[in-house]
Amino acid sequence: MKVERILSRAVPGEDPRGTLESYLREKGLRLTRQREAILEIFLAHPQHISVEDLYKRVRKADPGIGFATVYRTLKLLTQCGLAEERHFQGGRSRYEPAASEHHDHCICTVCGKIVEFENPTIEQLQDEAAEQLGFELTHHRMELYGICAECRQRPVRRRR
Amino acid sequence: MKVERILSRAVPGEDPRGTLESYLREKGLRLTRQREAILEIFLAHPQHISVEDLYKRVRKADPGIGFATVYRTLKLLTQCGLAEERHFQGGRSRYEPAASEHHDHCICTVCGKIVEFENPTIEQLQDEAAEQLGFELTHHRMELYGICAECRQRPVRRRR
DNA sequence: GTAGATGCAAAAGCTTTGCATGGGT
DNA sequence: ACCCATGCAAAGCTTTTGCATCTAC
Repeated sequence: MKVERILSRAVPGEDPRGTLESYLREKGLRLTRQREAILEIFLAHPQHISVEDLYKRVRKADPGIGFATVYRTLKLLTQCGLAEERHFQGGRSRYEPAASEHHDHCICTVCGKIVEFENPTIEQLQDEAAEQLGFELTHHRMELYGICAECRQRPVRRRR
Repeated sequence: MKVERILSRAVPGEDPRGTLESYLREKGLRLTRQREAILEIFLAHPQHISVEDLYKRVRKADPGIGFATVYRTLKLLTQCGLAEERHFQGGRSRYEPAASEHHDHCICTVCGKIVEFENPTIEQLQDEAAEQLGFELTHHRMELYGICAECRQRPVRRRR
């Protein structure tokens, strides 16, 4: 089982910037200073950034950018396949760069750490389970919640 | 694998109403007309009711009840272990009667049907996966999304 | 030059909270 | 009688939308 993702998300032979540009051109949309900045900062961030967090970082780089633009651009990135929206416990949206491979999440309920993993055996069983229920599986969501090794050793830690 | 839950949620030898009463007494809280009504309607509903839907049903039975009371009572039911909060795709909260056994969900992306199931083999593998990541697993969430048999036969169907 | 994008603020959902009043115990 | 619970409305949060202005093409 592969337990942690490689942090660089670049799909070999395909660059995200190019993907965005093609998508924009195809749809008759425009590549703006703001979209470039948001994409860059979004990709630079390791994982699962919240909209608010991304907004703050983007603001630091370019103080003129508004909240609405960040939201609009994240929707755009989602549409062109560069970003994926997540809804972990708590309700507010987080986005992560679209991975070339599917993965699931393991989340520490103490410090909030999120580790990505994949497990083909489980995937296989999920397919089978869905089939038995009469479903043709399109996608799934699996989140494991627990306490990470660090937090078990050092119990008092603030939530990220 | 058990594929569908029994719709009656009564845990043998334990009645929900009694559980609520005990909890209220213990905490010095009160059993009101509204709480009785909300509990009853909540338990009568098969599964995964949204707050709004519950509110509407409760209103029909007792038009004086306010939205805030429904929210407050659902929190109360969650605290005393009678209800569980879910956040499926889309963001708004749904509640379901606390099951005596853990289960996961399989959701039709066309008609919105939700089927509950459990799969001990997957559970076991989840435990192992978390352990390999250094986590002590406390709980998890697994949702399978796909198209149910009905919807595959009869493609055009509105979302519930 | 034109259609799309932006920033701001207002609006829109969903959920929670404050407060005067009502009601269990 | 004492407090807790309620209903209403207002406030909180996150996300979306309207609109005048700006800008990439």
